Amino acid sequence: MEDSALPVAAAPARRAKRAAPAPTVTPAPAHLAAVRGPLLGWYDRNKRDLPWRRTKDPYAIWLSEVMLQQTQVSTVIPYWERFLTRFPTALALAAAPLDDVLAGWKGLGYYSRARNLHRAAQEVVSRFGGRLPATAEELLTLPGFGRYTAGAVASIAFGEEAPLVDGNVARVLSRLFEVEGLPGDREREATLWHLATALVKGERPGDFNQALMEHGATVCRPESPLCLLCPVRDACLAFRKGRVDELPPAKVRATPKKLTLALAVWPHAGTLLFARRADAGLFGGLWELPAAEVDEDLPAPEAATRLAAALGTEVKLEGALGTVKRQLTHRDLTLRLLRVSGPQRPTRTPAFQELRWCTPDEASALGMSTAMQRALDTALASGVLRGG
DNA sequence: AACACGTGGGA
DNA sequence: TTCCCAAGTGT
Repeated sequence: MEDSALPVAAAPARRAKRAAPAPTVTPAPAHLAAVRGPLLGWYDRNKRDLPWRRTKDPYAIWLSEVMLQQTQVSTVIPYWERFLTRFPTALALAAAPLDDVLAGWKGLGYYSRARNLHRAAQEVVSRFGGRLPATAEELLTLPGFGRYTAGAVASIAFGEEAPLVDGNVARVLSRLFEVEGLPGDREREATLWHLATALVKGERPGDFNQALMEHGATVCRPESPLCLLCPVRDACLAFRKGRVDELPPAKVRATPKKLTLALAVWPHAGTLLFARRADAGLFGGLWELPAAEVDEDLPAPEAATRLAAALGTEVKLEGALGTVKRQLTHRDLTLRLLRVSGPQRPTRTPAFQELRWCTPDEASALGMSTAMQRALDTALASGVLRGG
């Protein structure tokens, strides 16, 4: 292909009312063909052998897509297999208690995914007779299905020519078609979806979408992309212009906010007190050592008073058991372990959905965040249950 | 339309 | 150690 046939034509300049955003890009058919075929062929030869690529079960594929949201493949694999054994069908998932579902999700993060998955399974049963609908449009009406997941399930499980754009695809298309703009930019998103829509039309849409993502994950990587191995290098505008390293621009990240929680470590007869968090927000619906948000350097006695208020009962501070720190994407989390006791053991309070006294064994079966798991491990290591 | 929402791995 | 992320969705 000659340079004169440069495979992108800028659309007629859009009359932007305010800003002057990046022009919308209309891919020429020749450019589409120069990407589509080679990428699909490359995928056939180089795709990784991932467990969800061995099934045609829409439910299993759906599950993989939800677990893969913002989560790396290697992390997901064991979760996917375990979860599928425990909840083999949408019907089984819909019938399971949410607590069990959250326990199956324990440690995976972004727990609202599990909650939405569970709700969606129930809707699949009530609205669609237990079978996942086959179009992106219908899938989009279910909880936890955004534009990406709807396109992924529709194309991979049902063969619909439905586009998808995830982080990988955004990066690949930004480079191939020299799409400008920062992540999150409206115009940029529209252009990427426009390109993805044009590209996916044709044979094997599900495989093509996966090829796009696989290529982004393994070759067209964020750092040090392997352009020498790239099957679509000749069609890549960023490569031609030496702009691979500057596309797409890195996203700006907000500095994490500090969050300090005082945790009640309340031993009694071989058990500790646990509480279930509110459904919304951080670690929603998960179990924890009863927690109260406190100022960073609130003295322990006052922190214990906060816990007493949250538990709705008198509490005696027996000592501090140390601190656990966790870095979340948007939170700088500090967990302060306070050993407490009290004249009456609470069983229900307004601050928590539910309270429960559990042995370490029973606690291990609860849906709990990794952060809280670390705090619990620290508490147990201190010997609270051995009278130490 | 920003912002909230987790985690483990790699540089 | 510290930083950056990786197959997004909901509000």
